[in-house]
Amino acid sequence: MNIQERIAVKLFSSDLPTLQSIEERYPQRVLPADAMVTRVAPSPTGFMHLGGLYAALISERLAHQSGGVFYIRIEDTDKKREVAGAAGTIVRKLRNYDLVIDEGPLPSGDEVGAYGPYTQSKRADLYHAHIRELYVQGRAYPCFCTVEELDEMRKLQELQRARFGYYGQWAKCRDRSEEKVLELLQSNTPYVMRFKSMGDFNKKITVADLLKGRRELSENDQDIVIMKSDGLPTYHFAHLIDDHYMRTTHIVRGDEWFSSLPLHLQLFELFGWTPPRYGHYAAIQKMDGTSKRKLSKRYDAEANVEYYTEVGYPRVAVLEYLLNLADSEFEEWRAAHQDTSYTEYVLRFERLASSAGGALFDLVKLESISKDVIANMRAQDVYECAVEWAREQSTAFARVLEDQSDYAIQSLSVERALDGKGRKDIAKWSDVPKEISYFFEPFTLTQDQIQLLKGISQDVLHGSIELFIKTYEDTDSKERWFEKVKEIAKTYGYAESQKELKTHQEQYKGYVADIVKIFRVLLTGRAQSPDLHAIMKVMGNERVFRRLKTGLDLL
RNA sequence: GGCCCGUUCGUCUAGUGGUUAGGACACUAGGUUUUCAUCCUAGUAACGGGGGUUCGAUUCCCCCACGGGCUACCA
Repeated sequence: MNIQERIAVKLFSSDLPTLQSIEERYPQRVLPADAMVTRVAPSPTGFMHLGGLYAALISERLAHQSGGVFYIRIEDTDKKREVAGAAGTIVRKLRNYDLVIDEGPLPSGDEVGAYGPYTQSKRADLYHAHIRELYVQGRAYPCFCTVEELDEMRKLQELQRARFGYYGQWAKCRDRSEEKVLELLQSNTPYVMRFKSMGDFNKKITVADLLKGRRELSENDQDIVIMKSDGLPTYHFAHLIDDHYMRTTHIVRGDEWFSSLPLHLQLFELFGWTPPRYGHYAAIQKMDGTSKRKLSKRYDAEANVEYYTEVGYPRVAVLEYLLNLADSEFEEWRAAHQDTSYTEYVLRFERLASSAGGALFDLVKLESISKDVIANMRAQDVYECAVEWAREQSTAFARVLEDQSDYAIQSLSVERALDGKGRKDIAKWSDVPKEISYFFEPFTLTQDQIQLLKGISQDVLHGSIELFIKTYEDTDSKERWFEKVKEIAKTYGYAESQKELKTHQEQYKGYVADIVKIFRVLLTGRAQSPDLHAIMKVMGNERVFRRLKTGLDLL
């Protein structure tokens, strides 16, 4: 055994699969010619960033609109950051987000798909087999530099105004003698494996980014770490092996990866593989005082996808908002196709490209989209979503909804057509309690609420309520009912319309709206509400009269 | 420090070597409505700065400013 072989024995397990056997294990996918295979690759930190959902959404759309495959892969090579149980959590969140996921882990821990395992920590042999191949070709080497040594190197580079990093003359372990390497290995010195780059920083490569277009970047000359001292690969290396064998065709990822694209391309070339097409988008920004910054996991609640679930934005509203950021033409399409699912919209890279700039997150716009989404839902569906939300976030309210489900649905039907098209006053499920609370018992009027009626004389208050009780019939049509209210108004010196009041201001104390306000306050406790006639129909005679009579006593 | 990416109304953006620089959200006003929410109409509001190239530049080039990213045994 020569010295190189002796080193290899120390470095690699003897039963690694051959590259050829791996290729055979993961055959080319049988798909239409222009079908895309895309993925979302979260780390199991328990946190799902809005940007991650954005990338997932775009990737999912690209795959499925082209007849391709969309899968999840868990990137858990950083054991320091990993949170126990987080992989299941993130898979559950993604799978609950109405995205169709063809392959990958299930919340249970099982997985579907023939290209697995879909969790990187279970693929160590694959990575090691390829690192061994690089080593044999002289394109990888063990590095024994300690963290302290690397820190010092960095300081020196700073001092000398040199580019930071492990390259050229700075790459101390690159040309270590084999005797020394073997000696260090035999004394069990910790090491990492580095890629021996053949790049020249002064040479440029041209890349065709899916979103940015053609760009020039310097070749990579950094001897990047491909395997850490714990034996797990770094992202750079792992994603490459995985995306190749999982037969990924298109990768949409954050801008933070753009700088390492030359490295990734270099590695693909080395193995003789066709790289997937990459597209890089800028992170979603947020206003902080007067300056913009990246939406931050640490400081911004809305960076966490969980936030939207807790506050209760419909999932589809969040997705449509993100689609809007991705492709502004979607907005026009949505206006023209109000009753169609967003999945009918076809994303195009030319349009996606414009989103590469880094959009500022706009909660107001999300609310607007969300109101439209909810306004287009049937009362029954609004009810079901509200209950689903309340079960997690507000159990008392959930109980009310569930105990009186028919009544609750009725209350949500006010000014809502049977097939949808309703009021736009609910933007999120947490708005529902305050929108319909007055329908439910116990209902009591506070002094503040009674104060809403100040300015109307006692005579008018008592007289009109009594007259109302005497004449109201729940079978009355809206028109018939309103005729009656107008009569009451006239009886007490109020105009029957605003127009009439404006023309003969001096003859009236007010107009019919002031009279309706009396009933509105006594029935709902507020000065503004949806159509009062519709509300009364839902409440029913008994409740209406009881509230009016109770109110009468308080005035 | 080095290297990259970016910059059109408040926000998301469309767009072009000659446009009244368009739309959406937000905002303001008016109209409809029993209040509110809708709905309808109208309005305010933008090409970061400086140099070039050009008959002409928001559009092409250079510089600057500003914002963002990378520069880890994190992804």
